[in-house]
Amino acid sequence: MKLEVQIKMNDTLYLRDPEQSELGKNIIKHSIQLIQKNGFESFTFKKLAEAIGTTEAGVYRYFENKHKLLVYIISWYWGWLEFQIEYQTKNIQDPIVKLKQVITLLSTTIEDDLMTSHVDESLLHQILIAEGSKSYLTKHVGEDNKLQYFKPYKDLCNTIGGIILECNANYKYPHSLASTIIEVAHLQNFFMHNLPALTDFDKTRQEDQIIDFLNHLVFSSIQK
Amino acid sequence: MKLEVQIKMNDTLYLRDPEQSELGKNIIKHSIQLIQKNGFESFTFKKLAEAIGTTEAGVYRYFENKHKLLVYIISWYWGWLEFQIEYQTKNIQDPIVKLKQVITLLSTTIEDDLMTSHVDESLLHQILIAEGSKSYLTKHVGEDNKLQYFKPYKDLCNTIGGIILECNANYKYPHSLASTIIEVAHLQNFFMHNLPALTDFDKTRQEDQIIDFLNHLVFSSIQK
DNA sequence: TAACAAATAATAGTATTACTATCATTTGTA
DNA sequence: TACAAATGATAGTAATACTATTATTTGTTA
Repeated sequence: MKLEVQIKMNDTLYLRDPEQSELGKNIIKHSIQLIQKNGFESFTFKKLAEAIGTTEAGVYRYFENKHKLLVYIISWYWGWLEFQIEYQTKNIQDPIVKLKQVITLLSTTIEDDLMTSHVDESLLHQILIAEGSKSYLTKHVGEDNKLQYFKPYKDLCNTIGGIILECNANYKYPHSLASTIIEVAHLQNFFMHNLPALTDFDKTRQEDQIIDFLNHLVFSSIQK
Repeated sequence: MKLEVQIKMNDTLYLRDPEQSELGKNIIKHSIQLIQKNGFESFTFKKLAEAIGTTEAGVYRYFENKHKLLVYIISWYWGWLEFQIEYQTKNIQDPIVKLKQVITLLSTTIEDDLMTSHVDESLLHQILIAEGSKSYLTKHVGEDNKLQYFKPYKDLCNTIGGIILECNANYKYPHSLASTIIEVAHLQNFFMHNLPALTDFDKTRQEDQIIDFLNHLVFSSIQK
């Protein structure tokens, strides 16, 4: 028996549910590969169709446009991360240990977990680092927000904000700190690899330093 | 007599120096207006040319493509901010007061300062918040970096990193903290206005809360 | 197993974008 | 006045981001 994790998705993101067919799963799988490899700007439905062996029109039957597809896979990732956090912290009592575990999960590229056959989580993590902010840095963020496209991200922020409050119930900015942790984990990773002068990290010790930087930042500010 | 501040620009960013002609200055001025108004994605050289009253080809004589134009105006902003920081902190002895002043400058939309007639700094600040990260979140960030496109940003990080070290010479991550302050100031501003559930701010008190959040974050971590 | 709908494939077509090229005209300066 | 540099006007191309139509395959159900 094979365990499969299903992440519940907002059904206004797609025209036809990609989880429900082979073609749909291929669209997700190859989108992740192509966006990670060539970046979101050069990603087109035509190239995607060629990679899968279908036609452009075939892809358009699943997603209205490439932006919604990006939001879809990013939402998927937030949902998956929420599940990971729940799973990996459920037996931890101490909220400080819990929050440290969350920081580690956010900063580390996790191996493809095989519970979601058509999604490679490590590629998705790379996409989040390089393209994540493009999902909301648009002029239509307001409408997208009304359609609940960012609910998984907000839920994650709430979860992390809750753990922050467990550590210190008087901390004033739990949501801002949560979104800061998430974004800074990704940004410092991008800078370390691409614009290292904006960091103090060397590539040899990799993500450990980002975790140390974030732990120091977060715990000095909530324990003060 | 009119005082004019000149920001020194990397001359591989343009084909013809936009500071040296009326058309060039118009390109900068209207780019800033159009990008701020409609976002970078929907910004085209054709629309820009129409706004100015010139032709597409006319714009292409100044900039190879819209990405380089974006990098140009963003570099200009970093250079201008560096100047502002220098100017507004030069008589401050206490590095803590200095760093607080920097955080305020980064978090606040400053009035158009009239010393740079063709650039509206408050619009530019808005562009930085919504489009700033798009200047480096590309697949060609490596080549762009080799061409020194991000030098003004790095210089700014070094300046701020230096002030951080003045506050605490033993702090391990001055550059990462500097880039974090810059990015978080912009991100939290964007979230406050567009995805408020990711913050703890209400729009009435505006930027004060971002400043308070950042001050708390930064000073607890460097004074610990 | 025929019959039917749903999904997919194949093909074509459109408006817009991101350019490049050419040539005529204006403008600033030696 | 004359000459080069900058600008304006126009045209053209390949790629992108779609939409539409029709044919074919596949899966289900009477």
